[in-house]
Amino acid sequence: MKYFNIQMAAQISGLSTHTIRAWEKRYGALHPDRTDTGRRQYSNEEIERLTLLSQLTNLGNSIGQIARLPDPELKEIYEKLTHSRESVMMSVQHNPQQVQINAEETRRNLLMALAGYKVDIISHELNKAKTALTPGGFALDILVPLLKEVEHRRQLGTLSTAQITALFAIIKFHVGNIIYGHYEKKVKSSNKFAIATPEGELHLLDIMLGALLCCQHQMNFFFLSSNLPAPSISEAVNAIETNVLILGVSQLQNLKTPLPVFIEEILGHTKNLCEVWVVGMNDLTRQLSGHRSKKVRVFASFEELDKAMEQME
Amino acid sequence: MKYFNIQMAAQISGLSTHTIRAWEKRYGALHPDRTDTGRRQYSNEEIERLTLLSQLTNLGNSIGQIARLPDPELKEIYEKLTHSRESVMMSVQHNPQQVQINAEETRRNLLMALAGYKVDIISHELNKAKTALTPGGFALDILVPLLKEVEHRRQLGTLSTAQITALFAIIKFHVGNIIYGHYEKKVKSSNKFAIATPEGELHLLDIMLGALLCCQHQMNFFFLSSNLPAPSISEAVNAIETNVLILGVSQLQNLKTPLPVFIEEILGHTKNLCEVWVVGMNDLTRQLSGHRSKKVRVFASFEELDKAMEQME
DNA sequence: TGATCAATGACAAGGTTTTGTCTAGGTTTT
DNA sequence: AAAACCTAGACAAAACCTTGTCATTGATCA
Repeated sequence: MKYFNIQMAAQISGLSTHTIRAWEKRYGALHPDRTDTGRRQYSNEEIERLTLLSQLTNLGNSIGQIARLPDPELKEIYEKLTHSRESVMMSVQHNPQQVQINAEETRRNLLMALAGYKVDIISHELNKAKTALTPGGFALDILVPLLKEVEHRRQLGTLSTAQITALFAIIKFHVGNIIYGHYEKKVKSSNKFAIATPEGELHLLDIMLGALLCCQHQMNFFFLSSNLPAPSISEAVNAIETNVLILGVSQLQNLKTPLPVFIEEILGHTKNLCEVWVVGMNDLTRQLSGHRSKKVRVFASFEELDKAMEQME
Repeated sequence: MKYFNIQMAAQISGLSTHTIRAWEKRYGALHPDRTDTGRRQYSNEEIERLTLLSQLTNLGNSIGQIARLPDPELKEIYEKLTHSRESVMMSVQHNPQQVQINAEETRRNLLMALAGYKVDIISHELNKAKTALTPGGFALDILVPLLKEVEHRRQLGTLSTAQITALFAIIKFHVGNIIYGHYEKKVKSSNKFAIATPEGELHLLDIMLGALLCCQHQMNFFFLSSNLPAPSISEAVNAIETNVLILGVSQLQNLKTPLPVFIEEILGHTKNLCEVWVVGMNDLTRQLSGHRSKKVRVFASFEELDKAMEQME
């Protein structure tokens, strides 16, 4: 029986108050209670419904067609659009032509937009993908192939540093959006992850992918950020009592300390830490094959990391 | 059992004594004990309730609707609001509302929340400000003074590095939300800006403020991100045919190349570039006064940058 | 191809309610 | 006696309400 005013409804749902009133009047999307003097009062459920409608329209549904659907159906549609890893975005109801947007097309759009410096399209496309896909799907089906292709084109000289940093900035923003949003969801696993990169390794994106996978598998994780010296990491790991540390490394030669030494240093100063997982865009299994210990696992790809997490559930 | 008088209650909760009395009289928000002569006496619980009500109204709730709710429900609402950043942040869109906020009060709230490590409050407060204000207002009235105060407190030692990085991360997130949301909007001006920082200068926040001003004046801009070498910048500038380049610089000594050399290098390799604008949190006009060329403008503050853009419209 | 039309988000005008602040006049505390 | 508190009432700004309009967009149709 909690009641919010229209301003809060707008803040939470991300709509404007104008739009909320218009949706009510034009499409009967909601019928909030009124005070004696005619002011709208929204319950928790109604705010939830508004948010849902907002997200669905963002995904391309027209408000006129979904405004009058009952809550359960809205949720169902949202589930369909959201919970598919290999996603097919389809429009709803009486709209016969199903707009199919798949991961490959999204990636192609992104690369074309990047080539033409069309930042607006990049952002829009990423936003659509991240809402339509699960975090894991977003990471594995969009970002990983995209980043590989970008790296490839960088080496060919087809993409400039400026283009790539601009792209990375946008990606980081959208991924950050997902990661921050994850904190309040319920977590299944009892394992606790910490995610970081060693000092010298600046690639934030690699570990953001790792964080997305943690979101996917509803793991409890703490995102430590990049370029951290060993003492900082072990301190943090002790403080938040994590049992697994994910280290993002893409190039060994950048590191200040050789990776095996770095890892030993961390393991020597932590209590509960059971395992250290090393992962990155580049496959480091060969280069690190000589240094394996029981506590260290090196993953050849993010797909493998994904599988490993799946098994932990 | 300790009792507080109304002045203490006002001080702790951040309300005025007038307001507290009005809330009691009009909405029956509280029923404090009275002395024999009719003076209000507040218990710990009542002060807590008052503070809670104050925070909730600050977040946008109307006092009339929540004043009579019992304590547990108030707490529940508070939890919901501060713990569901997700819904607020998920929407990549900026909708200026008719809701008005007080810039100074917002900054005060932010600094208080930062001192108490209340990350969720910081995020919510920033979100409110960014929805209530235009991008330029958000930059100039909230962020610039806030960052100056933060820098001041950092030097005094009142704020730790951890607090500041946490704050910056949240600010970056919300500014990113505005910037990348703005890309989807239409632009007025025919001028095209590119925004970057030179290699060695990592301060992303400075140029984000510049980008906010571009949003404000509906300029066409490309956000190149930070830490870029001259060739990359000139390449991008040529590719997207910008006529103005905004360089964010806050400290000259960090740069790999002296700034005048860096700028000449860019100007020497670009075609359409008419002007290079240098701006940052620190006033560099004096330090760069010797190197001025016709094409280079150094701004003493973001306010000046704002004015310059206004004149271009 | 160009004209037309429905859908939709944004906004303006004009009126009502809500709410923070202030004033005035009296009482209590210091 | 000054400062702080009390009540009651007044006020103006903020927020909300409704109705109507406008610009854009995408689809349909001549």
